[in-house]
Parts: sequence; structure tokens; C-alpha cells
Amino acid sequence: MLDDDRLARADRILDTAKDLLLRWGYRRVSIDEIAKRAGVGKGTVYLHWRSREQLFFAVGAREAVEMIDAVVAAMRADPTEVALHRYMRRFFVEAMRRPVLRAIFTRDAETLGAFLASPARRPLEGAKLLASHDYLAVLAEYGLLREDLRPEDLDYPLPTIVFGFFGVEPLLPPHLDLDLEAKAEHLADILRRVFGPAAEPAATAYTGAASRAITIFGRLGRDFRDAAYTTPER
Amino acid sequence: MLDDDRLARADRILDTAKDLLLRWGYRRVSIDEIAKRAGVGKGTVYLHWRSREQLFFAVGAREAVEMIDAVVAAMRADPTEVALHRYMRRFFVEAMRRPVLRAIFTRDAETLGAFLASPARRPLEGAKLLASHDYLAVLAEYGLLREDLRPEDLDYPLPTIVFGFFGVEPLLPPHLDLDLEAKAEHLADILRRVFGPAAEPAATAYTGAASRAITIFGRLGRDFRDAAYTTPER
DNA sequence: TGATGACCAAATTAGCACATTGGTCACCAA
DNA sequence: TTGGTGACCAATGTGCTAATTTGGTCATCA
Repeated sequence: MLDDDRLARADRILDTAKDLLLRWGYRRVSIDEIAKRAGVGKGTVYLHWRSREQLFFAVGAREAVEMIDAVVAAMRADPTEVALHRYMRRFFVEAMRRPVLRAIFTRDAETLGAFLASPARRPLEGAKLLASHDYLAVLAEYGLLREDLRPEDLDYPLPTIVFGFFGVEPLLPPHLDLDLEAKAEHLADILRRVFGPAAEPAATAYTGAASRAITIFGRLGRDFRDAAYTTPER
Repeated sequence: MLDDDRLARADRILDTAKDLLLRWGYRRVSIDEIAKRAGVGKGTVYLHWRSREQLFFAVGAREAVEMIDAVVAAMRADPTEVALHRYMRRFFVEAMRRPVLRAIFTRDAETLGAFLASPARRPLEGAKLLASHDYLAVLAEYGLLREDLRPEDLDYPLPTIVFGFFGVEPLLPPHLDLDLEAKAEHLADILRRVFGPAAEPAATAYTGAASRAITIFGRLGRDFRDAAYTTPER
């Protein structure tokens, strides 16, 4: 079978899995049902992924790729998007707009159930996706971080703040319903005040940093794409 | 029966309930068991609280009173403790050091189970306990907030940040294990940078605001104490 | 008159037969 | 020869009933 056909088939299966995941929730979706609706035999699914968990990981990884691509595209179009507060704002919005990523980041137990605790999902959250050390090092190098901060100083407070934005929703009083953009704006404002440099950086800092960051996130996107379509080796 | 004896009995029951709650978790603790260990009849428990939920709410409320008392004492000893970032730092530390409050704020399902979703627990979290509008209004009045902020501007971002600090723990990579004070310091630093005034306020601002805040939190503490020992009326 | 525990309805658990599901692999069609 | 398939299997889950536990009440008692 041609590689293109293989990829197309993988996508068909992933589309089906994603659709059922969002409609029925993780525990209700069986491999049988996915295979049937995708028009392939059950065994064929296992020619693409090692296990059920891996398959659903791939569903998430594909959305992660979309999100990363959107981030990279934004940085290409406007290098100031590389700044931490701009990047995280976009990350937040792009993640929340994609149903599977939103379910993962908001820890939506209704939709994801046991998958939230499964080890296969691990790479989908975690600091690596959120803000790699490589990226933060680039920010520091180009003067886009507060002068007294080293990248590792963000290890605790940055994920903590961002996690708060993904997770508070169910705890807030209902009368407080900001739209996604307003929340993202709050997040950006906070990150700029807490981690941003005192003075506005030069335009050249942005272009230099953006070019480096695009490389970093481009690689990250390719890694996720590879992970999503990985064939099980034995 | 004398009021003092009544209170002592209530405390004995609450001590027992708290002990079992922390050892066995919410769902495993029965009223029968609590009554037996507290040396009273089951009916007696219902002379103090209307329902099982109310009883466990009282367990939390009593710890909330302890916490609020600690906060008030700190403000009395040092009026600069009234500043938002100092107050929330202390709030965070005092809450995390008390097992029942920590379970509530970290949403520890293992310990609290169904109680997390029960309406009786509602008053124990929520913005009221965290930072009432009255308190924020005092801060604004005395110039202890960023000049361009009105109290209601904090409604969304403040609980969001604080929630993050209570809730991230299970998501962080294990190698990152700051002690409680270090986490609290991060929280304080963030809140000062995001919500604090540009210039250091005068000492008189702190004393004035602290005196007002002590009144507010003193009342809140009394309300919780009353709620904890409330007799069910019919 | 305050405290108690037997009592009851409602919810939970235990036990068991039956159905479903993740994953494998012998077989087959191209 | 080989990529695709679905019958197959162990293990997990589901429905069902009987038996137990539990929250809450209240007649009775000290």
C-alpha cells in the first residue's frame, strides 16, 4: 500500500475515533465500533497503533499538531508573537478552541474518563508542550524575559498560572462568564507583568527570537506528527 | 445542659469526625461510627447538625475559623500583612497546613469524594472566603491596589491564579518539589507584580486598612463559627 | 427534658450469570 | 508474498437480585 493511502486511512480512523470520543466519551468508544465506522477491520487498527490508548493519544497529538502549526504561523506573520505572554495567549486560545485538547487541558473527566490517568496521554500536557526550556532560553537570550530571571525560574510559577486559567472554570460563580478572548487577555496581561522585561525590546530582538522559536516549535510539531502516525514495531 | 458542655460535646464529635474523615475518607465514615467513638448516641449527633453533610461542613468550618483567626492575628501583629499579596500568601500557607482545608482547596477526591460536589460545602470555597469584595474595597480605598484597578476587576484573575497554586501539584513533574513556603513566596510575588500599587504605600495606609480588614475578617470568622456549631431549628 | 438506640426507607454492596471488549493471529484475497 | 481481516480468548464490565448498611426519625426512658 502506498504511504499516502496509509496516511489517509490513518486519518480516516482518527477522524472516526475523535468524532465518537466527543460524542460518547472515552469509555464508551470501542475499537470495534471505530473500525466498523471507518470501514476497516479491527486488526487493521492495530497495524497503525499498538493499543487503544495509543490510538486516542494520536487523536490528541493530531490536534496538538494543528495547534502548534497555528502558533508557528502566527509567529511567522508577526514576530512579536514570540513574546511569552503573546505565545501563551495564543496557546490558550488555540487549545481551548479544539475540543480534544480542551478536554485534556481542562481535565474533562466526562469526556476523557480513564484516559486522563493513562500514561499514554502524558506527553500531551507537561511542561514540554507548554513551554520548553529551549524556547525559554531563546527568550532570555534575546532579552524578552525579565532581566533577573533564568529560564528554570519559570518551571514552577508559569505552569501554575496557566493551569489556573485552564482549570478554574467550574469553580467560578456562574454570573462571571467572560468570553475566551477576554480570559486570554487576562492571562497575557498577567504573564507580561510577571515575566516580561521592564523595557520594550527592540524589533530585532523579536525577529531573531521568533526565527529561533519557529525552529523549536516546528520540530515539536514534527515530533507530534510522527508520534500520531507511528506504526507499532515489534 | 450547660452551653459549655454542649460546645465541648460538639467539639468531641467534630474531632472524631475529622479524624475518621482524614483516615478513611468521606464515604467510608458513617454517623454511627462517629457517634460510637465520640461516646454519644446517634440521635445526639442530630441534636447538633441537621444532616451528615452539615456535620462535615462544620468540620471544615472549624478549620476555616482557625485559619481566619491566624490571618487576623497576623494583621494585628503586622499591619503590612493586609496587602493583597501578603494576605493571600498567608491564606495559602494556613489553608495548606490544615488537612481538611487542604483537601477542600486541592479538591482531593480521595479524601472528600462526594462531599466536593455537595451544596453544603459551597460556602467553604468561593470568592467570599478567598477575598471578599469588602476587603478588596478597603485595599482600593487605602491605595493598596494598582491605581487603575477596581475591586471587581479582580473577580476573574485573582481566583484563577490562586486556584492554580492550590491545584497544580499533581500535574507538575515530580523532580520539582518546592516546599510550601517557596510556593507561597511565588504566589505573593506574582500577586504583588500583577495587582500591587506602583509605589510603596505609606505606613498609615497599612494601619488604616488593616484595622478595617480585621473587622471584616473578624466578622467572617464569627459567621463560620456560628455556622459550625449551629443547632438545627425546626 | 435532653439523650438514646430500635426502627424504616433508601441507598449500597456482594455475588453471579451473561455480554462486551482489547488484543492476537491463522487464514485469505490480491 | 503480504497487507488485511474477523473469529477467537482471556479479562473486564454489565445487569440483576438478595442481603447489608446507612442516614435520619421518634417513641421511650432516665
